[in-house]
Amino acid sequence: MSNYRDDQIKHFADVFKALSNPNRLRMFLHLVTCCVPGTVGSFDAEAGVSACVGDLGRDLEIVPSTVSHHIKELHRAGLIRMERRGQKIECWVDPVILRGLARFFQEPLT
Amino acid sequence: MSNYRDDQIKHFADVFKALSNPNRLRMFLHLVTCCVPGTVGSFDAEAGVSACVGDLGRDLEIVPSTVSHHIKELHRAGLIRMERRGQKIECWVDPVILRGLARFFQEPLT
DNA sequence: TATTTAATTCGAAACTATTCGAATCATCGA
DNA sequence: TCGATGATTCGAATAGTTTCGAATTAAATA
Repeated sequence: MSNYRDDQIKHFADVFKALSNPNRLRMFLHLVTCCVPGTVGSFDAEAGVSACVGDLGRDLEIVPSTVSHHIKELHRAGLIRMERRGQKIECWVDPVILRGLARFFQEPLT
Repeated sequence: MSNYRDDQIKHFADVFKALSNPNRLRMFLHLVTCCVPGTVGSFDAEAGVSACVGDLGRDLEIVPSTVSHHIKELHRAGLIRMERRGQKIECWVDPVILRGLARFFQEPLT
């Protein structure tokens, strides 16, 4: 943890910025909950486990344009993946991202 | 991870906000590096392992008023502890905080 | 007590984030 | 092709962040 390079610092600062807004963190956690192990195709919209932009807005009571903005931020920070499926755009969290973040805080203690 | 309460969400969002500025993240990592296991009294200023406000500014090339501001933010978010020792104010990271953050990202994978 | 060193507070300038509604674009199904 | 549904973009209002230098407060020491 001691010798993080400048661009690594910036990257993680950017990730934490994406998680620093309560609505975005709520969205991220919602995606983690409903989509892990969330690789492409693992979610099942028919069974009710969906994670499209509209569902996020309904579940968390955020208007579509705001959801869209926050989704873009989470995606830009590399925290979520997106894929259009017809009219809807499905979102999910790559578990690799979660492991990387856990390790960030674990390393100095090991 | 699924059922975080609203105040928990807000708390973690606040923690991530504190880590979302590159300079603050740099300061935090610097403290983690030099002060773990960093409980009160475990740091040794005489041996060169110091973490006072001034040292942080010198090491990371940030002016005192800015360091002070960022330290306050990290402290407010509960990420660091502070204690005056004469003229200097020593800062350190409580390992419990690091474990809590690691667990935040680990839970959904276990 | 006067000086030095350490840290904070304050005010200001520039910049960035949050949120919304209206307008627009994309896709599906009748 | 037209209407409905899902999502994005845009513009704007409001609020918050980052950083600095100057002034101030706190503590040690000569």
